[in-house]
Amino acid sequence: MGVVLPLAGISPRPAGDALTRSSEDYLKAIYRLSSGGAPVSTTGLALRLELTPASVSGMIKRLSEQGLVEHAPYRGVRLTLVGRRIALRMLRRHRLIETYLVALLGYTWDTVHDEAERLEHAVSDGLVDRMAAALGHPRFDPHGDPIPDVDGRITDFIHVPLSDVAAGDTVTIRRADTGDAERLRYLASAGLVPGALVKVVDSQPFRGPLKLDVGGAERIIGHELASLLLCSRDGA
Amino acid sequence: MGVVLPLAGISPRPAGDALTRSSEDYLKAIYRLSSGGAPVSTTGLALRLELTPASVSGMIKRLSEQGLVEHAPYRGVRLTLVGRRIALRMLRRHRLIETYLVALLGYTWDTVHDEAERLEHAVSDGLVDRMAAALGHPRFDPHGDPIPDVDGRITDFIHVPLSDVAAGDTVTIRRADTGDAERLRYLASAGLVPGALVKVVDSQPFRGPLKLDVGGAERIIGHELASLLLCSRDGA
DNA sequence: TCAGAAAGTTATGTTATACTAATTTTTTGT
DNA sequence: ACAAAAAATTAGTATAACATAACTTTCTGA
Repeated sequence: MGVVLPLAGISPRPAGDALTRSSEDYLKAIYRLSSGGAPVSTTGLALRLELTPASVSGMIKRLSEQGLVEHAPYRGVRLTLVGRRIALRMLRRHRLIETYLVALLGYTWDTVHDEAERLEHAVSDGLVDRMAAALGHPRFDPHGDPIPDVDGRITDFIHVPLSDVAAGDTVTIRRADTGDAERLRYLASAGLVPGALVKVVDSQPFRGPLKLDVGGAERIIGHELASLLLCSRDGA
Repeated sequence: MGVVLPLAGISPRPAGDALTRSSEDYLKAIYRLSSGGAPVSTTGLALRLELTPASVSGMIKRLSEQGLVEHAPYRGVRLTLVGRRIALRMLRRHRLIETYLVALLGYTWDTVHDEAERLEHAVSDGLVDRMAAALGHPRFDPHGDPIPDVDGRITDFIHVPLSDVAAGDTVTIRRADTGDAERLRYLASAGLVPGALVKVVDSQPFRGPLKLDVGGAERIIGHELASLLLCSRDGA
């Protein structure tokens, strides 16, 4: 047998200070669930990650010991500065990958989420930078979500869920806040994509349906979908 | 708190019949070490994967139970048909990713290996196909290694290590059989890349150095590097 | 041929991450 | 205010994939 040169190692336990895939997913999920720095509940995280609350409790303890989250038992978690930095890096990766796949590899906005979800743990910072450069450093992804820059700065606007817009008002859709392929496909088929101008013709109470005018066409959508569509009032 | 939609799950134990990263790495390594279908030794695998032989023994048992390898204790492993199919899929992914990174994202041949090593476990078959299409279905990667097609067909030529070429002979370099960045960088700096025409001026015995003529320039390289350069005799 | 070396395997332990079941703490509705 | 419900945690179990140490099998060379 000839000389066998070792390849780059496989490591189930990441070496040194590197994070596991799970940790990265937790941090990203905590960031996404924590609007305005409010603590995130164990159950909320468990639902988002499709894990049991018990598993989440266990992981939170580990993340806390690593200094990535602050945990007050029975009161939820919030990210530390280090944890937030990592979460924003993951968010940048995810959104840049989605943008890259749509812009340069022919993906549609409803199919990129799962692919990005796996790739975001595998790409290096260098590759992310090259993708960003190839795209001209975009600031928004195909769903309208803002892409954090290399330093974790994120330009976030205050958007209103379409479900909160009063009947008679006209708004521009800015973001579709889900990665679910079926919902995204349905929204796109109804013309409800970022940039679309929408007039709320009628809005029923108690999480009832909305009647919309989308570029002249009338559409009826449920409250759940409407709550995912984040809009701005300041014209197109 | 609003409605929390679940995201795509994180799974340390891959669901259903999916393989773990480690399994994929083992299968790929077994394929690469098993020239001509010869069984691969535990120690050879352990060296290649930078693991202890004991760990490799354990994993071989698991792969064997999954029907991916055949294992005769103390006599090495070989891939089953299913195992080989997976190994070839990993090889296709790895080499296409390398080609993509070099062709479309500005990477150099010495820097792509590690990136591809991580990405190959994260990309879907669909993404690999899109990358292949974007590249015009290339048949060789930047190191000259053949890229298996979707059905696992691989066009492999019989190449001679430069270290086995007799003094006085002229050959064309076809492949550089390593992923090691420093070696690849050195080889490139000496003009020893796939396609280069090289005359072996002198070759010392006992794994001694070789004196080469590379496009008019004289180069001396050691036996180890020469053994990594696979060549063909049939002109450019 | 047979003893020592080399190769391979088994036994056992560790870590990360998940699970279920049981328990504790907090919230809520009357 | 307090019991029931909800939320969170702890305890105990499992699995994948690694490690070290000890043991077994195979190879090799005088």
